[in-house]
Amino acid sequence: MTLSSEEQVAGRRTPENVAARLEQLILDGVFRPGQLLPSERRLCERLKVSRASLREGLRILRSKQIIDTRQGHGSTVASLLPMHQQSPLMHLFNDHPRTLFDLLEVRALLEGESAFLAARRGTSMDRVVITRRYREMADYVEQAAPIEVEPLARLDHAFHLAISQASHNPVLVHTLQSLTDLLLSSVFASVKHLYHREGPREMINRQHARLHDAVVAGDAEQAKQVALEHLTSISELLRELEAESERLERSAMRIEPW
Amino acid sequence: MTLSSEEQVAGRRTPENVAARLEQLILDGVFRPGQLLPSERRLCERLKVSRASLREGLRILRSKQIIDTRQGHGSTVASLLPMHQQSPLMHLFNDHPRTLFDLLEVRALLEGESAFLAARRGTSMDRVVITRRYREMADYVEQAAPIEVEPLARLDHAFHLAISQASHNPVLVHTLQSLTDLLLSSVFASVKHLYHREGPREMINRQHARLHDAVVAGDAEQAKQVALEHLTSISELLRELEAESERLERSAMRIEPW
DNA sequence: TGTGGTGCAATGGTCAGACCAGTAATTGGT
DNA sequence: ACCAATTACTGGTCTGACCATTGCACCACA
Repeated sequence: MTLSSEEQVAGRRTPENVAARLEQLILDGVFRPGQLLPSERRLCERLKVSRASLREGLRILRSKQIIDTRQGHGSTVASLLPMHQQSPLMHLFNDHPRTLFDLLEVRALLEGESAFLAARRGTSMDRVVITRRYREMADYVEQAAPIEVEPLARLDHAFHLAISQASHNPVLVHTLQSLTDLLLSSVFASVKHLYHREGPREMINRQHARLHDAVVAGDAEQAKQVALEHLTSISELLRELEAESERLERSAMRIEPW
Repeated sequence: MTLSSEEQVAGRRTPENVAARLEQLILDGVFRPGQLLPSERRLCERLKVSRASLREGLRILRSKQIIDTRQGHGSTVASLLPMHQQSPLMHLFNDHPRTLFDLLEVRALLEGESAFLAARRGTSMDRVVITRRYREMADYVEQAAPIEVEPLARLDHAFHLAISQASHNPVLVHTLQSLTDLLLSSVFASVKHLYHREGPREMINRQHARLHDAVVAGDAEQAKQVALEHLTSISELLRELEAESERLERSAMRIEPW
């Protein structure tokens, strides 16, 4: 049998390859720990292999304790891998809110390197995905309808994730992922406010556009620079927001824990 | 479905059971190490299972290194049963050697920033601690007595930890810490070899000295630069070590014990 | 209104038979 | 005696079907 060019890219149709591809997807953060991955029949279509081969592939991952399978339910990614998943850092945040800006500092560093490597190492396929993610986000913002924050945040996240994946460094992807999760879980409310305002939103949009262009153009230095600026301005915007809410709080005499 | 009494004795028709039964047969000496066991089709009849289930069972034994399979030839019982049980994390690194260098790449980035911030933000107290850690390590290396690896590794780690703590960014400290733990747990053996050799050890010592001087002098750019060089050369040394051990493995060839 | 059963659809688990792809011994010709 | 083609194995993959368990939506009953 002859393989189509697309299938050649996808890899050979052997259980080892199936396991490798799935493991890579998990490593890349496409399938996350605890998540229920698609049914065997769906994975067959997606990976272009028979169910028998797919099942042998899953068997490999199962024996490596990477997934857990229950009949009638499905296969879930084991929560063993996630070196950072349940981060002890959460406690830090509860005790010292200032840590937020420390986090943004580290994240800027990683996003910068991520953009740099993406511009340098990204394949044409990577660039297509990045552009697609960018367009999805840009299209959503440009539509006249009232902007919903949650979907936009998801698109935003998908865009940055695509860039980090193009760096082809799974450790970087995971570290970044865990920091982003940490950020969102701690200050999602603030991010919400950021998206709601005209000024910040447009600034973010412009930075996203420049970031996309630099990465796709392969300009590594420029990409890193834009990514750093992006995170820096987000940090500044959050600082302003914080100062403002403090003023409001003081004047309104409100005590609201968040 | 109702199983006949014979099948109840033989066990249920699941791949896990197939693997267990075959393993027992090997343990009982029915199939001996090095021996070619019956073809899959014959085993199907004998174990009363379909070929798909049998193959999944064989897949289990293969992942446990109990058998070895070659297309067009058959499956042979492996020479010795693997009594050593390694951590699932090691598994990941064994199958994806590149991940190690991805990790080092990220760690270099963080160590660089850590040194940079330490030089810029470090208090006089921080510098005192850093210098003390450095001296403890340097003194240990300079003493004539034969160098023990474990204590040295601990002193080394303490030195880097002191620097990261001087950055006054807890997120950076924690992220770096977890990455270092991951590194040591996966390639401690390699690191051991690094310390054991005269050349690499002296290079590392010189870099540590320069790193210490730059941080204490408050030269942020220089500190970052030295930290990056430090991690880069560690990465290169590990690469060389890897290549070398591969050469040794190849030249040693097989000495078959039967 | 709530609650417990019941049916249905989706999931993983197993099966049978066919064909593809490598291996190695056999065979036949030179 | 040698070498190439044949051939009868081996494991590897695919297809489509059916079984067993799960979870959820639905509905009758209290």
